Amino acid sequence: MRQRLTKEVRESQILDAAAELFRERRSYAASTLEIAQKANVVEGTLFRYFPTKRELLLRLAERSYQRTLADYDEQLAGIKGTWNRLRYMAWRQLKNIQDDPVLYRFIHNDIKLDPEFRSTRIFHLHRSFTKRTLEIVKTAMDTGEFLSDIPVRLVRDTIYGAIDHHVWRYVRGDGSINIDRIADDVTTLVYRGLASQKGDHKQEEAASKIESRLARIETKLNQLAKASEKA
Amino acid sequence: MRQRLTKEVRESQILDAAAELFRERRSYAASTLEIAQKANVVEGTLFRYFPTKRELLLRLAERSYQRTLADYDEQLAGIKGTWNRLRYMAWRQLKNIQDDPVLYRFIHNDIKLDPEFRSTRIFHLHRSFTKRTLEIVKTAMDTGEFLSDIPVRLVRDTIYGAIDHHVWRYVRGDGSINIDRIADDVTTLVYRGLASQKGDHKQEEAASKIESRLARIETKLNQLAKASEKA
Amino acid sequence: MRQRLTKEVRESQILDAAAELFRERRSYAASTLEIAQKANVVEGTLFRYFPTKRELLLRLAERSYQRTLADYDEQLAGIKGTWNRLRYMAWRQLKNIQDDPVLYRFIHNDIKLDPEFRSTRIFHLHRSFTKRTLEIVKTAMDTGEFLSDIPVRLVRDTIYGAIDHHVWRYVRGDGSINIDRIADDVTTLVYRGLASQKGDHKQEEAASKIESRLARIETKLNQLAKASEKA
Amino acid sequence: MRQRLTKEVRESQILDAAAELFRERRSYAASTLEIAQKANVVEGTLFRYFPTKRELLLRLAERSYQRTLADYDEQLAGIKGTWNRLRYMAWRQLKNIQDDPVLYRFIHNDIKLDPEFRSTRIFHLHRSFTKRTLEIVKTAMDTGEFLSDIPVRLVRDTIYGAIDHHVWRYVRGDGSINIDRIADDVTTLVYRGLASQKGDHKQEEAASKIESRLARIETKLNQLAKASEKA
DNA sequence: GATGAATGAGAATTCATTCAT
DNA sequence: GATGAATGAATTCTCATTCAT
Repeated sequence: MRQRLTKEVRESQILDAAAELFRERRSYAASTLEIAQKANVVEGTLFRYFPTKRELLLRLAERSYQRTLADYDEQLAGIKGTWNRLRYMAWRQLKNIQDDPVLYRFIHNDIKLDPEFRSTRIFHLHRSFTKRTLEIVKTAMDTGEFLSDIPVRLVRDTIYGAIDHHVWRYVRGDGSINIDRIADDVTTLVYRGLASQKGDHKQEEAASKIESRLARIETKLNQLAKASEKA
Repeated sequence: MRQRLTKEVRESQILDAAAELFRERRSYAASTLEIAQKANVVEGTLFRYFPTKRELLLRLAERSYQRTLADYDEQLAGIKGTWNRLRYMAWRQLKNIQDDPVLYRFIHNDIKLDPEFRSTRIFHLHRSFTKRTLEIVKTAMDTGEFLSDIPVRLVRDTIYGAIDHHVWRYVRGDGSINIDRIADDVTTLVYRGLASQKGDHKQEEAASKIESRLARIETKLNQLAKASEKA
Repeated sequence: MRQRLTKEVRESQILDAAAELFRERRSYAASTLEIAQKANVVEGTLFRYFPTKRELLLRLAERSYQRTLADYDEQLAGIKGTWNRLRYMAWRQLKNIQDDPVLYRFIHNDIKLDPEFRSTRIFHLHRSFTKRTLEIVKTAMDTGEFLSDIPVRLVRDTIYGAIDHHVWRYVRGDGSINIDRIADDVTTLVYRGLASQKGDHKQEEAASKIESRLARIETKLNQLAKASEKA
Repeated sequence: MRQRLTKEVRESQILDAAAELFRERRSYAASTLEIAQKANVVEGTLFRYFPTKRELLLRLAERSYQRTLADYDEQLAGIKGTWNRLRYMAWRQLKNIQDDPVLYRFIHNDIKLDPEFRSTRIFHLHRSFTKRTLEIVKTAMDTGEFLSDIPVRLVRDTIYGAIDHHVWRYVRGDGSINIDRIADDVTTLVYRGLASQKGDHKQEEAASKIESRLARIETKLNQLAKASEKA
């Protein structure tokens, strides 16, 4: 049964089939034959729309990011306060995972490990996705609400990493998750870990000064060591 | 050319070959043929030592855990204070990743996703590995040093998850990592996020950081001194 | 050189190739590579048409049964008399063996020994094939033409077994067979072995009575023995 | 553990191990490694005693024939009358199958199909095994007890073929067999099929059947008596 | 005489991709 | 523009046999 459809519709249909297949079997290991059958097209047709199987999968991931990003800033605009905003970011990620755990796995375990990752479209979408989190943290640091002694990237990685590890069992197909509860806890843990304190300024300051002086010494020393190794 | 070695030596050799191969290509995707060639044996020999390819890989992972666990508790016994103990746990994990990033990937992305994971020997090794972290956190909660409002498992997942995400680029083969710095930051973030009283741990933390930085400086200096003696 | 044929034609071609190969070497031991080469396709193509090698062989056997069964009842309908009908059954089997001795071997020595045999399609085809023989014998017993003291299944097995053993050398590749002669002899031997006699009723009757009384005693005794074992 | 044994003992040990292995798994598909392990020797040792795996299996079959043939003629000498003698031949074959169905399968499906079969020692052993049956039939024909219109070889094949087909299910691992009953029925069917005068053998047959049934009853009774003594 | 580690030639099966129709 | 039959290289695993020690 030969159906003529527009390029976009057919492409969408194939991607939907793949997504459905992945969800069903809780795994992104599927052959092109299986994807084609699920999409009610023949195998050759797949390669008319996507040059390689990998490209198809990448498009699938992209589409997911695009959908998430669409209504993203809008929602965030309505949320005030650092804790609340961070909590939204955590919750959004949890929601994505819950909705499509296999796709999340695919991005995390496969795409992101590709040596070419940083030159894919996905990388940029991913970046603009986590950029918001970085900005929220940075803003809180600038206003003094947060201490500045932890690198913002590490803060971001802590949030996403905590979520990632915590939902592992669920992603593997074991048990269920309470995404609201997890979002609360992760946010609170990180928030409190960064919140600045009014009281003990002096000690902190003194320690910080010694710290940064030592850091400079260490850096110098490392450079020296490297240089003498080469020689 | 037929070489005869004892069972143990040959088994070790095969595992070493696999490990080396993984390190070289920064990926655990290798065929049995490739592993055999690297080990200078024919493919059939592999299967005299390991019933399946998967079993070979599992043995590789196990061996790594066993090596790590060997001197583990001993080291931890010498470390006092919650911050320091947590910092050690984080650092150990970072060290493992740095030493063998691909094996870490394999455990994380493949073994742990296996539906049978919970009934493998690896699972139990893994468990006894992370159990210490849970205990440190629990103890701190019991003594009142930590607030008890965050589930201990989430705390553990936050530590390992933060590390995991943060070293991702390195694991993929991009750039390098400073495991001391990361251990410090992750520990501090989590510690502060749980500490019941702001201030008292600050001193511990500040002193420890200065302490470890000085230790590194001293080590480096000694190396430098030795090197310049030779020259 | 890529040849495009319809599914049906190619499937037939592969089965024909396998059949031809078996006939040539008088053995059903052939690798998928050999079958593929004989069929002028690559090995992979085989597995587009049959999920496993075994499935291919089963299809081959099935096809043979289906061809035989097609014109079966029709022919039998035109044959009158127990001896003639039994003779046709024997002859038909001999003809099948002569036409494709290796396939017959395969069914007998391989398929029928599979523990799953009774749940294959082949089993049912086979059953409907030998059912006719059972019916002919049963009918003759009911009308009194045959004695009823031999189980019908044993009669059937005697006919097919006799043929099987007698054509062994031919199947192995030694010599030739005269299927008409064999059909005659087997039929006569079995027919006479079952034909009832008018004359000596009395002795037969007397012996039968003692026989059946002893049979009942033996059965009882066995039950008793079994029961006392349990206790 | 290196044991020095005489050639004969070690050879026997290996053959016993193979026999035991076949019986256990109801199949003669076993690797040389498995046979070696079962025999508590290393693989290399197998090849010191048998040039090839096939030779080992052939020796196994030979040994079985030799054992059967040992007390064979002696037993047969004590049995009088054509029906009884034929019945003994059938029963002996059934007994062999019952005792070692897998070995029987191996001889039937593998050895006998080998193109070289007729030049193996097995062939001659097999021949001298079935020769008795041929002789019994021939003698009966010569004395006029049997009609001569059926070739003796076909008669022999009918007996062995009937048995073969009838026990097939048992050999496959399904159900059990009553070898006395089968021996009776096969013998009677063939005997009556050949007898020149209806009636005279009837008595022999009837008496024999009653005889053997009574023998079985007596055996059972003795067992029962013994069992009840213990209790 | 025995050992047992190692061989190496297959075996069945998978699957992304191509290309004749 | 679509089809879907065919490709072919790669993959894991088996096992009878050899031969250095």
